[in-house]
Amino acid sequence: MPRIVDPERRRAELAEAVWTVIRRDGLQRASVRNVAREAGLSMGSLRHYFATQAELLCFAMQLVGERARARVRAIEPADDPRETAERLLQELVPLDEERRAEAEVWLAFTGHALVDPDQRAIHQRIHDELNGACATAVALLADAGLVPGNLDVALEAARLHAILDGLAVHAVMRPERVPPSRITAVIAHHLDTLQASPTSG
Amino acid sequence: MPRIVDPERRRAELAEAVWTVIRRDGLQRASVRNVAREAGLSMGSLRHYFATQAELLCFAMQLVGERARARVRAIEPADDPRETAERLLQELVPLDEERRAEAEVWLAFTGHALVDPDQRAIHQRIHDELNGACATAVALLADAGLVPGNLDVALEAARLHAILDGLAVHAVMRPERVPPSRITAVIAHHLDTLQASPTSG
DNA sequence: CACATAGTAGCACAACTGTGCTATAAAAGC
DNA sequence: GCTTTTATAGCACAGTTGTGCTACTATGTG
Repeated sequence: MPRIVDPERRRAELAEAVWTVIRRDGLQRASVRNVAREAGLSMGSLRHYFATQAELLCFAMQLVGERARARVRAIEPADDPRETAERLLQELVPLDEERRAEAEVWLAFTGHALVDPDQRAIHQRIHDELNGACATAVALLADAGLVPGNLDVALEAARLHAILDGLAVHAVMRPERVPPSRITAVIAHHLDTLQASPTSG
Repeated sequence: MPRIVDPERRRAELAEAVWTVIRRDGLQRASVRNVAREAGLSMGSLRHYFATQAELLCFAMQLVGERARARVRAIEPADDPRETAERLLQELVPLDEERRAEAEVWLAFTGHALVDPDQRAIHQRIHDELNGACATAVALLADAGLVPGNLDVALEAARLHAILDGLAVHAVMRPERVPPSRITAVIAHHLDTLQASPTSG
């Protein structure tokens, strides 16, 4: 009995079932059978939407990027560039359950993307987008003159990006030691030091 | 025909076979069979050293920590505390093939440690050691008066730790964009800003 | 109504997995 | 020299996996 639903919406539902399985049992257990069961579907049904497991997993992986991208796009700039930059960065770290889910799934895929060319390509594209967002945040401060003029934007973007991804991993792996308040504190402190930094290079 | 070798050395060899398989084919493919084949051993033989697959993988995981720990212990303090701190931090990022191998394996395990209690425990212990090393590096500068006195050591350690782990992930996933020179540059720059940072707490 | 299509289900098969079990050869201990 | 231990090998079995394939059902189209 076909359910009349937008096929893309259905694919997203399946991808979310992948997320659920990954978060509960790990990427290793994200088999076609387990995902289908999680989604309340048969194997054959699932394969009507995704011809192969690789396709399913890649889609689930890309969904992480799309969700974050949508959040970033929805940001409304504040009067203060510093405030805008902070909001932007906070969308990219696991501060609530939604972002936490993304971070966990992303981390699981990252470990595997090392040896899977398709997943690696997706990973690199999103990595570059993330780096671009960091560069944007730095540029926001720079353009507002809140930061020394001789500052190396690319280098600062690399440092900021490392902080974001490092914080995400730490928040996921050690939630008691790195709670959301700690994440925001580190980011805020880092922006403080950026604004206060003297000439250095 | 038993080979007369130190059993612990043999276990380390098997663990390195695990590393090789993980780096080439991924953690998912680190089956007892594949690891045994990689080590040139039979399944039964391998299981003489590791009763279960879980034991094998946990040992391989802990070996990452031991290798890094040994390198850190072997550091000879320089005259300049800043130099010492920099050397310490550089032992914990993938600057050469050895550290790169550790980083890749560690990343693969990290993704899975989320859902495996035993692996998670190992991960958290090493995470805390790493954080301690970062705190040590910050304290080195602080004790030498190279850094403002009111600096929050724990917060700075968290930030530095995030940078190290973030850089490691980036170096592994995007080696062209984050080569060793970039890693050292970011670390050096970060220490520069630490030393130059004004009061901000 | 007839017919094509999209959605769902299930089977079959070959491949791979972890582990329990037994067997055998070499070394160590005495 | 005899025995115990260590190291190696291999088989068997039940379970899981990805995917090719067929079949059924409801919806849409003419």
